[in-house]
Formats: sequence, C-alpha cells, structure tokens
Amino acid sequence: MIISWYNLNMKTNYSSQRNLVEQVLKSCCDHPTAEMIYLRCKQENPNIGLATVYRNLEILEKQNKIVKVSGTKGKERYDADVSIHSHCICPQCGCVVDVECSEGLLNILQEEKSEEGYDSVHITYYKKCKNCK
Amino acid sequence: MIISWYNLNMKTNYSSQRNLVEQVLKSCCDHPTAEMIYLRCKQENPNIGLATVYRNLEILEKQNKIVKVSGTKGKERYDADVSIHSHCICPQCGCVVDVECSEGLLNILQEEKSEEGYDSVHITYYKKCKNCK
DNA sequence: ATTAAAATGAGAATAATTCTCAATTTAATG
DNA sequence: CATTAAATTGAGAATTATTCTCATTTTAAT
Repeated sequence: MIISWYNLNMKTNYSSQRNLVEQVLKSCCDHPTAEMIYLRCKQENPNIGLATVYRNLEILEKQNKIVKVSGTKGKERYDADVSIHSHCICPQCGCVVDVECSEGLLNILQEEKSEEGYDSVHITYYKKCKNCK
Repeated sequence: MIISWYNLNMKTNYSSQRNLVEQVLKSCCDHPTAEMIYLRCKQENPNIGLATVYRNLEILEKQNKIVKVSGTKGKERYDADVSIHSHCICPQCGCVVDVECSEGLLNILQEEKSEEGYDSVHITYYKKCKNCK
C-alpha cells in the first residue's frame, strides 16, 4: 500500500479496545493477520473478542490509521506504518516485507491521484521470500 | 495487475475443461469471479465442477495466461487480458475496471523488475464506481 | 442523572476456497 | 494397438476467514 486518502464519515466514540488494537499493531514490526493481532491483544486484555478486533481494524483503516494488505494467500494482513511505501508478498507463504517507494514512482502516483481522484493506490510486488526459496 | 513473470514448473496434460475455462474468461469483458466463470462454463459443459474451475484458474495464472485480481471484497476476480495495464477497484461493491499504464510508470516498473527479480507487480487503485457514488 | 447512540463479547452464520477420493482421461512407451 | 503411470476430473465434504446477531455495557452530549 502506498498512499491512502480515505475518510470515515461516521461518528465514533472512544473505545479502549480500539485503542489497544491500534497500539498493538503499532508495536508489531511484521505484518500480522487479524488473528495474530487478536492473540496479542488478548495478552493485554483477555476479554477482548475476535469480532471486536475485526470491527476495529475496519474502522482504523477507514480512518487512515492503519493499512490493509490484500493478496496474501487468503488472510488479510495489516500494517500500522502509514508512511509511503510498497509491499512485497511471497506467493508461497504469504509473508509481507516493506519496499521503499522511489521518488519517481511517488511523483507519478501523486499526479494520477490529483487527476483521477483515487482514494488510494497500492503497489504490490510478488517474489519468493528467503525461507521459501 | 501489471506485469507477470511467473512460470509453471509442473507437467500438465491437455484438458478440455482447462481449455474451456480459458476461452470463457477470454470472452468476458468484465472481471468475473470464480463462480461467475463456473456458471458460464456450465452453459458449454454442464458437467464441469466448481473445484475444476478453481484448480484450472490457479494453473492458468501460473502459466501467465490469466491474471488474478485481489483486494476485491472477499472474492478474487480474474482477467484474461494479460497485456500491461492496472486495475481500479470500487471499495464498496468490489467491481473492477481497467486502467491504462503510462509509459513513465511502466519504465520504472521494468527497471525495478530487472534489479530486484520480482515475479510480478500489481498496481491497484481504489475509487468508488459510478453506481456506488 | 438521563438518554440515545456507539461499542462490545460470544457464538452462530456465511461463504469462498481447498481438500479428498474413486473414477476417468491423457500421452508416453514398447 | 495395448499398457501403464501420471494428470485430471466431479461431487461433495471440510476448512476457515470474516461477518452477523443480539443482549449487554460503555460513551458522551444534554
């Protein structure tokens, strides 16, 4: 995922669970699945439900606070790093690593965004990871 | 999906069902889901099974004969147009439309590919479609 | 304090995809 | 042409990621 310009047009109240999901994801250096996030949240708050994690990931994404990474072998993955960068996915195991976004690429995307009014642009590379190779 | 450099390293025999799946997808101007492809195949061959369609879509993708479009609200979509182009997905209904790939963008991607050895690169834009707006 | 809207947890429900397995088809070989 | 091993199939079961439901609790505006 590269750039996101979503905005959430619904009212939200404060929720400690949503805050926890966001903080947990921010503390991850990998790109965890919803279930992995759920398990890490449970360590802090054993009462949190899986549905709550899914609900809040969706809201946080619409608030541009996190990013969803699709194309990862069935399970979606999430990233709290919303700075400009791309992703490389292993077509075998589905793991994700960050890829820097070059100046030239960024310029083209930002021009397209202003011309076409996109909500977001995702650039995804596929390449086998070290483990799978 | 923009460019794909996969290659399938497994032996395949001829199969009329695989041929049908490919021809049906080639005749589609939309970006159908597996089930839509299955239903259109059934019109030609009422005996074909859904699992067969899934199996062959996977093989055809690895053969670079078709392209899978991810990030489309749960159901994957398929495209028999393997020429260089990107996709724009509606975040509400998941429908897909083709987007031309500019010369500048293509040059950057091809340079990255030769430097990094990626298997494929997908550029995906998100923007509400006319119907959903 | 009151109150309406927002959020939650638990588990059920949904649905896309993959798996299993016995039967059939393909194609290489003699 | 006959043999044979590998590839493919169809049907339905199994899996599993995600969403939905609903009664209860929390939030925040008044």
